[in-house]
Amino acid sequence: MDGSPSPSLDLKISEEKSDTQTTKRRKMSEKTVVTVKIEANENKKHKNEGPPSDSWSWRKYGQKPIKGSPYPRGYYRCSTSKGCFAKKQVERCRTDASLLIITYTCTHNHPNPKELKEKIEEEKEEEQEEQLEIEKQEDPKQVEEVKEQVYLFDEDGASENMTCNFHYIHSPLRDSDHQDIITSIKHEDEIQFTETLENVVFDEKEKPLCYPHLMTFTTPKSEENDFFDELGELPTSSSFTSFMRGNFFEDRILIHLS
DNA sequence: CGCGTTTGACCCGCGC
DNA sequence: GCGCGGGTCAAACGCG
Repeated sequence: MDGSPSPSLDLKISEEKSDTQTTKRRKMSEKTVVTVKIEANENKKHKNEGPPSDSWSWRKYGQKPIKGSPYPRGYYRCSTSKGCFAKKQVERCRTDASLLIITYTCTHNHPNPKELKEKIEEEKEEEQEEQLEIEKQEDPKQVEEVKEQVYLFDEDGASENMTCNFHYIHSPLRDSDHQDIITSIKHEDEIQFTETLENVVFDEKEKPLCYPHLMTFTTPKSEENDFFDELGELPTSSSFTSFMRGNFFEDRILIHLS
């Protein structure tokens, strides 16, 4: 529809201040708009328009038909935290059904639960290494074995054996934390989904993603795709989800529709 | 039973 | 002031 010949996802993000001078109360709230271009979606049988799922959980509280658009707009509210005012609207572009427009309003007043998990995981890895250092002084031979398993954990988070290895290497003192770690392991589906992202191609001409603050979000690992974990048909990019996580609280994003 | 979705009604900003 | 349209509420319903 937009003339894009490649069957690739075309995610476009740009930034613009919303003119609050001429707007009234209702329009004053900060908005973060993201468009996601989805192609080859017709074969997907389930919820093409389902609630985009990021690391927060959203609860749908309304849906309205939009004048001039054949597609309704869904209204979602953050249900991760009770006092959180974060909202988002999900609608399809009236001219291009493959274009999903997600408008985020307000900010989360609580940390990203998934991010927290990742942080905890990182901290634990660090602690493990520290403990290895300590144990190394006591039993160098055993430590070598354990160290190898730690390496497996880092390299192949999806390995089922890793869970066992993890238990093995995990300090008994932290036994109550096992579940957190284990549940943070990415499922095979997620891994595959991550791989599909290699096909993601950004529009090099418009390079809206070149905004430094958008590009500098740290996305150290392959954890970047959870935003669309449940959507599946809404693949996205690392920079995009990084943005969603990292800069969510500050910036407004205005999208230039192609 | 708890949580999420659906959906009609209601509220309110905005343009005329 | 009135009507339109977008946004929200809340009861009913569904699902795991």
